Amino acid sequence: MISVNLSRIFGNQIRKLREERKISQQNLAEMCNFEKTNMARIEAGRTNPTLLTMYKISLALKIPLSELVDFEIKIDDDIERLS
Amino acid sequence: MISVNLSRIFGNQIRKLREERKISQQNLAEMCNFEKTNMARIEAGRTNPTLLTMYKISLALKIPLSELVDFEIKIDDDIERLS
DNA sequence: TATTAAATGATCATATATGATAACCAGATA
DNA sequence: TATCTGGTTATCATATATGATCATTTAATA
Repeated sequence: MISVNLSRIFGNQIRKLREERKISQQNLAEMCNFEKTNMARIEAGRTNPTLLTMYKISLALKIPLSELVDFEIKIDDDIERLS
Repeated sequence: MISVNLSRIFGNQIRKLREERKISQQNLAEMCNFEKTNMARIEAGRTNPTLLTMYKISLALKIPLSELVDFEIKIDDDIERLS
């Protein structure tokens, strides 16, 4: 079993940062050199992205990777769902 | 082509934090609920870990995920190697 | 010497991330 | 109506992360 909510929280973080910059999924995907469908999957939390994918997004958003993953994870959200 | 050095930098970060805590690869792997061989691969930078894997390690090391990925990435190290 | 622990590496199977393509939906606008 | 943009989902192929097991190496120690 995978942690659906962790991916979802991460996806929400990407979406928030992307919308703040007023760019489309498609634009962000292009900046990252991957498919817009992949970006949709990531934002929807339907995939468990790799370090490289996260790093590409941080470059596109012009923030450090540490900021990209700087979000709160509540116990109820996630802990018990780890495989 | 994958970013070998990004994974290696991440692996070095894990190793540094693990050794500071004076725990073995095996111990850390057990705390993360995965195989010690997987931990060896991660520390050696021979794999491109997923968000969930990184999150499990951050829980085991008792630090936020954002701290786990708080390392410097130099241009020469990595940028031009992105696929 | 033997023995133990820690780290590493090889290999195979399985699960899944991503690439790639296609289709669809909603909203805006001509 | 048609057309465009942005977002979403489905599907398939390929690459690879991880699980699992086994073996090897190195260092420490008896």
